[in-house]
Amino acid sequence: MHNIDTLKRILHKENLRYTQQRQEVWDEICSTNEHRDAEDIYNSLRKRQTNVSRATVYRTIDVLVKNNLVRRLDLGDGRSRFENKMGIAHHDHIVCLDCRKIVEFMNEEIEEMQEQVAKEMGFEIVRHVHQLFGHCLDERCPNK
Amino acid sequence: MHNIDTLKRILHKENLRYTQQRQEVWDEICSTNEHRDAEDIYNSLRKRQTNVSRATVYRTIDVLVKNNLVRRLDLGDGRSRFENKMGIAHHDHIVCLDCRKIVEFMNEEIEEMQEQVAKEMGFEIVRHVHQLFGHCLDERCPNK
DNA sequence: ACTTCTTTGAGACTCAATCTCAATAGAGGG
DNA sequence: CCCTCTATTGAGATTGAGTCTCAAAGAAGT
Repeated sequence: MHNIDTLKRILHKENLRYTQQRQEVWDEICSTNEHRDAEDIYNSLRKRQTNVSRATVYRTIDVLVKNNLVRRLDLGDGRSRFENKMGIAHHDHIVCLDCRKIVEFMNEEIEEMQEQVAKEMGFEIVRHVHQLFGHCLDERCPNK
Repeated sequence: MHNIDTLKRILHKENLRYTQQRQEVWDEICSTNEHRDAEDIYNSLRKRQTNVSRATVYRTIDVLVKNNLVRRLDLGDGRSRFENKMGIAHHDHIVCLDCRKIVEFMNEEIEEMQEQVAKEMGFEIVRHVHQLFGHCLDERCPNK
């Protein structure tokens, strides 16, 4: 399975050992496209009888984030969310303040303009955070 | 002084009492345009012999943020920064990863485009976070 | 199988922020 | 000006996400 090789490749590059626990964490993160926090991932692993400690979950996620296999999302509520980034195009997020739904968006013009702005201000951008918070118009959302 | 009336007005609106401590916190926040965290503000107060407890600093800031006198800035490093927002035009931030300098920017086109994007996705935006992280070209910055 | 060095797990620890609750102090009424 | 009624304050306890510690377990090369 290509997920195994991907993981082995980056672990080798980082001079880290390939272990069952690291594979389990990576598999779990690859299993959905939700935006889950470390505790969610830890619980999902336990639910399927896979015992990986919380410390190992955090440590493995750090390696994955550092190597661009996983993206860390900070929505300002005190815990990081994570999403699989393998072969996923860049995007930013819109969050519904009522139902906490997270939707992805991407706009090439905004991306270009922010590059332009940074250049004008004398900066070379490495990464950016662009998040929109508001109310979705979904019928099933509370406050409707 | 108009800062006193501003504070009194919002405290009255919120059915809260006007106290010396709340005034001190608000004065301290108004005294600079830096982006300081709660601990910085707490320490600045102590340095000028004004004893306001940490708890009161946090509680007061919450009221000020809720009433748009102060803006909360979450740069993803685990502590909130605050800036006086009274009569300050909207802007977003660029952060230098080397010297931690924080620079403000504002681009009307980006603002409009994000409104447009949200509309297309079926959202009404309430607030947004737009932060650029990178390297500044300032000579005095480390890594140059 | 042996050795070396990394990784793991359980729980201790950190740090920003929040909560608790007894003591203090606004604010209106008399 | 004092009294009463509440809200506020401060010191320290608590929370919660995330990190650290260190002895035991486990990769990986020989």
